[in-house]
Amino acid sequence: MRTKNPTTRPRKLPIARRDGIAPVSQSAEYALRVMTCLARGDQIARTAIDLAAEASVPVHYLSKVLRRLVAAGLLSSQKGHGGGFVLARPASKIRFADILGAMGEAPVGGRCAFGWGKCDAKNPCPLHPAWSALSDALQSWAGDTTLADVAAGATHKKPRRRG
Amino acid sequence: MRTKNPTTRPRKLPIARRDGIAPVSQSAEYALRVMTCLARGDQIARTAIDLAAEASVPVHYLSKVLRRLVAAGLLSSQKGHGGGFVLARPASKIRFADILGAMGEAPVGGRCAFGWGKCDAKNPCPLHPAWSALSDALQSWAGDTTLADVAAGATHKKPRRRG
DNA sequence: CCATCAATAGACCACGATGTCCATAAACAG
DNA sequence: CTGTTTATGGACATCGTGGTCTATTGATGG
Repeated sequence: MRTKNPTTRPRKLPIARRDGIAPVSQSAEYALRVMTCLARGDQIARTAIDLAAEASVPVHYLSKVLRRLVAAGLLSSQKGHGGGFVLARPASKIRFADILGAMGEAPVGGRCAFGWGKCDAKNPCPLHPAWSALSDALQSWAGDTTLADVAAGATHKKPRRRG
Repeated sequence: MRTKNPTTRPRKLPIARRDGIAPVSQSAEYALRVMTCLARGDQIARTAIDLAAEASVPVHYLSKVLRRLVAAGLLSSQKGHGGGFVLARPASKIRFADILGAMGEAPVGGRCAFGWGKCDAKNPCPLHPAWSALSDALQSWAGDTTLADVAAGATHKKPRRRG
């Protein structure tokens, strides 16, 4: 039964704050970490506890993240003894954009950085050229990078060129 | 005359949420907008109300943003009749990175995206190659783009509907 | 069947970011 | 000097994100 402590008091929550220009949310970063872990290992199921340790993510919070990744069809899960999480498809078929999308980070679409309703090359807001340079870079990064890239890299990676 | 209403008002706060991959915080985006407005105009002082309208930013919140920009030495301010805000130095000398820095967005420093304490080319985390590609792009964007760029941009091509 | 393991679900909380509002200080016009 | 105009400063409110915790469901092994 839930003890429901009415005097919930002494919690120290060292919430991870954004300490710089962060292209993605904390949750999305956690998702990238854990997907990377899974891509680097064999295809055996890894438990949430195991993954949390490797990716340095709070266990209970990670389980929420994992749930979303399962719901998005990027992971499959198995309960019970010997269960855990596995990639739902080959690492080369999972783009960073898919992972970010699963975490609710839309693909940076056409939103105008200047606050105009719409803004395009024909009728650009003052920030348009500078901003689209940035968002193009972000978008192609997320769209072109796959888990296979990070799985291969890390220890001794090849200078992999995307384009 | 309004006197400090003690009862909790049912205020509608349509807080702007991140609706996608957002490289900078909302405040920082506001700062970029307003600095762009100032760079595009003449060097005459603009009031906060004026700027808020042009940049589509809540007035009272904008004044906080402006304060931070003044404190950072990017703007100078003048009180009283005819007062307002002006760029503290030429637009070509104000980089986006300066503006983001003033809003507390550190230059995306060496923080490891995988949660490792330290992580560099010598001892890279699994995400390092992919992540540094992204943060390099961000950093050079912020470091290379100046207000002169956006001022020159869509300026004299005033979006005027021809008749 | 029962114990155990592990995912699923969601209530709850803390805190920072965003946003509103009011009071005060400075500069100027009359 | 008085009043208006403007920036400055800070007290609040609200919401989403990050994080903790407990209970439940499903699978496996004995």
